[in-house]
Amino acid sequence: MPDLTALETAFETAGHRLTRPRRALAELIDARDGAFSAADLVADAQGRRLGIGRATIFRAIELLEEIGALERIDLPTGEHAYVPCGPAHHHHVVCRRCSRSVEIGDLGLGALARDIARKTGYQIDVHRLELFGLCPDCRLASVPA
Amino acid sequence: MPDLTALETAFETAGHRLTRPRRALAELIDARDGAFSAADLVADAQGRRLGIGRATIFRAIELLEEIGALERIDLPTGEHAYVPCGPAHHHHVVCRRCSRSVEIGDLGLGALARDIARKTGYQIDVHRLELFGLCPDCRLASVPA
DNA sequence: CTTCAATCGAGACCGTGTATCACTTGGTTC
DNA sequence: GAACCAAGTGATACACGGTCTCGATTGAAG
Ligand SMILES: [Zn+2]
Ligand SMILES: [Zn+2]
Ligand SMILES: [Zn+2]
Ligand SMILES: [Zn+2]
Repeated sequence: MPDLTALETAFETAGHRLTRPRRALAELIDARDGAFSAADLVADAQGRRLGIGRATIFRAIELLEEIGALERIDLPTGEHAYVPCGPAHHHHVVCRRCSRSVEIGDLGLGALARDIARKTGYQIDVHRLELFGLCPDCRLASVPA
Repeated sequence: MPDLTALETAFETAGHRLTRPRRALAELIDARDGAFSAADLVADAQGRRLGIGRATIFRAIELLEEIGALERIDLPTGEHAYVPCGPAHHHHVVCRRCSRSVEIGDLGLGALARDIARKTGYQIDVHRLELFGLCPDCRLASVPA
């Protein structure tokens, strides 16, 4: 079974079955190239007349999130989006127009968190940093003059 | 009408009516002292037999958020919580057990965001940093031995 | 005290996400 | 490759956060 995509191998190496719906969803996600909502995937699947049930899509998202191949992003609007990524600690910069995103490393945030812990007395277990704006392409496109 | 709380004055100075439901909700929020969910407020209101409708509670939350007197926090579970705060740019550290939160300043994040913008080519408009852990009280309480 | 736009409460509604359950299937065993 | 069976699937009902509508109220201005 060659030519497994990153998401497909993620399923396998985590000890889960590589089923037809999961393969199809991995392909849909790859085709998106950026952050997407669950509704996006549902629409994609229905548009291509794959017979994939809604519940299956949510289950796949949940599973990929547990595996660490997908991460939930909380958009400024309050909606949830998901973005494919590796398991190492990192953060995301997301384009508010086309949803393409890039990962950035911790960039000293771990140290900052420790500093905050010292100052506030809180024991800090998790932190999340998300940045939103315009990717280079959309930035150019939005300044037509 | 002296003795207006911070939330009450926030309604007024933003040019909105200071109605009985809004006063009651401001009081409920103050009594909570920490982050809370919309469902929390609904339960509080019903518990005290105030005749406040659910829609009114959501509308008040939305309005306070627009005003800048309340901020939405995205808990690691994906649930939404709200925390009272001032309008200046800041971030929150939230206790995962009791929900008490403290504000922290930007702490060099603005500079970090500019740095990220330079490296990624993204134009960064908004960023959000949220930290979760245990407040001093809950930290002590969780280590009984 | 009037007046009326802002606000309210009730309830229908919508979208996201979960639970249930009978049916199917991937992967392993022989 | 046929048998096996736990993992997975799809249809559907459900739970829940949040919004919309609309007729009834009310804050606060004059
Ligand atoms: Zn873009
Ligand atoms: Zn980090
Ligand atoms: Zn605490
Ligand atoms: Zn900041």
